[in-house]
Amino acid sequence: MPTPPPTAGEPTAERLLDAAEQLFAQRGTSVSVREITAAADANLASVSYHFGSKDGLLQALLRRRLDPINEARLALLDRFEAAVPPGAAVPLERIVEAFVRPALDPAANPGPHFMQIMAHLHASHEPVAAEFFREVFEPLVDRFLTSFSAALPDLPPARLHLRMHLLVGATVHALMAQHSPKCPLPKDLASPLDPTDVLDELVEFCAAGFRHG
Amino acid sequence: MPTPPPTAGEPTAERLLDAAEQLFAQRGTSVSVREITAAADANLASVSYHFGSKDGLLQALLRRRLDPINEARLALLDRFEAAVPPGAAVPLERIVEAFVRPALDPAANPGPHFMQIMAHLHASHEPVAAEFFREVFEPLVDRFLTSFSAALPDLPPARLHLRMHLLVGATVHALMAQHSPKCPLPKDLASPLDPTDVLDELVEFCAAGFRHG
DNA sequence: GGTAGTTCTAAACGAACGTTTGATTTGTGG
DNA sequence: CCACAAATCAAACGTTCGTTTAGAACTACC
Repeated sequence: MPTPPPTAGEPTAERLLDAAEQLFAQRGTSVSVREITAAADANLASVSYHFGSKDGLLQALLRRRLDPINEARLALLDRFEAAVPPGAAVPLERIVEAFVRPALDPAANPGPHFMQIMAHLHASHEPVAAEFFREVFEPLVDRFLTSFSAALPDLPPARLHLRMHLLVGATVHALMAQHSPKCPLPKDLASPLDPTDVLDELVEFCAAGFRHG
Repeated sequence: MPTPPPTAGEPTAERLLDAAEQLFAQRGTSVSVREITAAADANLASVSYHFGSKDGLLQALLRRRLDPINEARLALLDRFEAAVPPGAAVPLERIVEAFVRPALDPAANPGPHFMQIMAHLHASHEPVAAEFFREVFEPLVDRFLTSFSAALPDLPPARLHLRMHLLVGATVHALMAQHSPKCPLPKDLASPLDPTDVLDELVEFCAAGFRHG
């Protein structure tokens, strides 16, 4: 027996999640259920059976990766806030880091696939995305906005809010650009940055952007 | 006669481009040809007739808006470089502005629709997007990379390249967030920024990010 | 006023999609 | 060994999709 399925031993639901994550990242959420089940060595009907629908599979896939990341973001921000004297502001670099590191850190990283799906969904108009994003990210952004606001008390809320959007955009784009052949790169760029340098660049870039003016 | 089509008088090809731009922006490029032709008050076959295919319509739609924007970007960068003494570096704010203003400036702006399509395509995996983006943006990024490189001569190319990606990500996201109900906004944010303030914020944010370290 | 070329129209085509169905297999506790 | 539930399976369903087709309508020009 050569290799029965690509990922044998795991239960079917897990194999479907793994296969869908890889295929959605490579070719978008328009990949057919037939292709997913073929890659997972499962029956066509198994998606409906285990997740109710293709959307159900997508949501389960997202929550599997996103919940731990967002928990880590909040925990890291708590740690940084506990490390400064009461009433003092957390350095902007630390707030940005708390937001960025759990998504980029190779140590606890779900791999390059997941964030490509996030970027794809974020710019997409799938009906499932809007409600899902609100539900998952609303408490997170509220928490980070108050921290940023404490660190930049004189910045009008509308401007702070826009800068938070810029942080999200830069983060999503950085993650995607690292693993996507999309953008026109200089072809002779022989030494791409390792993930640690990318994280440093992103933190410093956005912290400087937040602090300007 | 109440209002024969939504946009009468224009030739069919233009009506198709207009309708497709609006629908693609609102609901993504998966909007059906049937819906586009219905909105343009045209026959189903008119897309194939005038543009060869749905992809042809999309590419024509993109070039109609993108070519003028990219020409304006290069012209603006030329102007800023001509305004400094020979050998001197252009301020980072001006390089960023040359990249950002033609896409955001309400004066010459194609409206909110187009940039949402760009964001959507950028994160999508449609086969048409990759080659199209390379073709359209390669000379542009080469030009801007040399300007940035002249302004930051000590920055390693890999880091400069990443920061350029962060600029693109922040720009795309800022444009999208302004006109999309996607992200979880604070609900009580009664006074959104006008486009001029958004452009200022984006320029200052990214210039500071480029300059850091 | 006919005629050639462009544009429009209604209808149909074949393919691909997500989901459902009903039977069959598998696994487990009595 | 049997019964019962969970899981898998092949097959089909109905819908929607982009594109094609053949002919009608319109335009401009000689």
